[in-house]
Amino acid sequence: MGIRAQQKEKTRRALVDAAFNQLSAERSFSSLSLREVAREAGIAPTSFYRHFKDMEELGLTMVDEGGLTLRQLMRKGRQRAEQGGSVIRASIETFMEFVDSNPNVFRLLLRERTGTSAAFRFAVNREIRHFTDELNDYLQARAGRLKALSYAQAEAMVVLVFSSGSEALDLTRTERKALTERLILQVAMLAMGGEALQNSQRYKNLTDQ
Amino acid sequence: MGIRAQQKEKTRRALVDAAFNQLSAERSFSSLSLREVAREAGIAPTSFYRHFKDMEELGLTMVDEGGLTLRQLMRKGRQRAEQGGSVIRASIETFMEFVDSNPNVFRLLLRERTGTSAAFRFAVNREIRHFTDELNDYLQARAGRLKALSYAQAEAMVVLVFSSGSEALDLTRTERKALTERLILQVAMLAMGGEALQNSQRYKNLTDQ
DNA sequence: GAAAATAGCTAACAAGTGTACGCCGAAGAA
DNA sequence: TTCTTCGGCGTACACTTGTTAGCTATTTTC
Repeated sequence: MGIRAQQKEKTRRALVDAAFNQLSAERSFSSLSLREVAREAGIAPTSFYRHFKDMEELGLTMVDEGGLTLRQLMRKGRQRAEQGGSVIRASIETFMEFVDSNPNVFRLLLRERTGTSAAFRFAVNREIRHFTDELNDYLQARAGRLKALSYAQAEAMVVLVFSSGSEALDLTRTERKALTERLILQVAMLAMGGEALQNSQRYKNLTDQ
Repeated sequence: MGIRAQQKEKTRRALVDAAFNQLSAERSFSSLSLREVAREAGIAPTSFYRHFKDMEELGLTMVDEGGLTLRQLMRKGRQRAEQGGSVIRASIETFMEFVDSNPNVFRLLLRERTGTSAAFRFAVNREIRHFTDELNDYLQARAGRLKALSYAQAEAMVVLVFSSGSEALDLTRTERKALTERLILQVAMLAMGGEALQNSQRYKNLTDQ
């Protein structure tokens, strides 16, 4: 890579990092200004345009990056679980560790999911659907769940996990432990309920899958 | 009430209504400006201060009002259900009707729950806790759920309902119907799972309640 | 009826915003 | 070497924002 492209990449990173740094409990992405981000990145406001068309483009980049980080972490967590221990517990604990160590990344995903930009909402939901789909596959393959039930169950589980992550942001470490245990209990309810529902009369004679 | 206080109340309402009107999929409360709201309400920017200390105070008023609207509606829905039909289905359908006919109110609650103001987050969570508590009571009284399980179950149900409400905002009427059915399925899973968990060995010998 | 209170107004200010334009100097291509 | 490309900068412009200060007309109080 040429020395020029190298420098450009470096500045681009500085912009992304600057934006992530400015996020906090009191500061959402939509409240960031182009000038602030440029200032923190150490460049002139007008130079911003050499890298992104506008703030929205920067934000979408951040969502993609955040989603990737989360997915990679979860994959690692699942591998760690496969050599002994409950997959569900391991996944949940991995997720909570992610929230704990990347609060601003999680905050971005959480807020922009219901934010004012359709492009943002779409991008975040795409990231979340990755999880739902993976969990859906798992439920069908490993837990023998019927198709008519598995997606609903997977989606509900992901919703609960995200919601707990959101609550965790405002809690102390010990409170989080209790929250995690409750979450595991809730997910267990869904697992047992899915099983029970599948065995109930209503679903006995479904033929698909 | 004096003619003066009467006029004041009228203007105050105009401000609240103006703010609600400006909310939309593309516009969040935090993106509203004091001047815009005043303009739409038909008063000078500086007159805003005769009614609210700042935008935050207006916003908190709106959250309280929105929460009240929702609660009243749900109470009606429950009454309607008590004379025949499933309470769960009736409550969920009532909630979805609320989202459908007051999208901006729901959007406010949804977004400020994870917003940048701690006061807002607290206010919205207080509204949501009303539901969780009521459902918790119901689960203990009517479904005979153990205390150790009922709150977790109630909370999970409320989370699922809110999450589906959020999804519904972007959907067409027919898509919402499918979404509602899936939500009912998910809530049923939690109900059956709670029951199953309570009967399982782990909870057999709990003595409280 | 006189005095006090007050909802609303206009004017004004300092601060911050996004973005257009044009220049510069170093890197890359010929 | 010469020419082109391009990342970064400074200046500038037109807007919008929240908030202060002070005035006015009307209602309320005494």
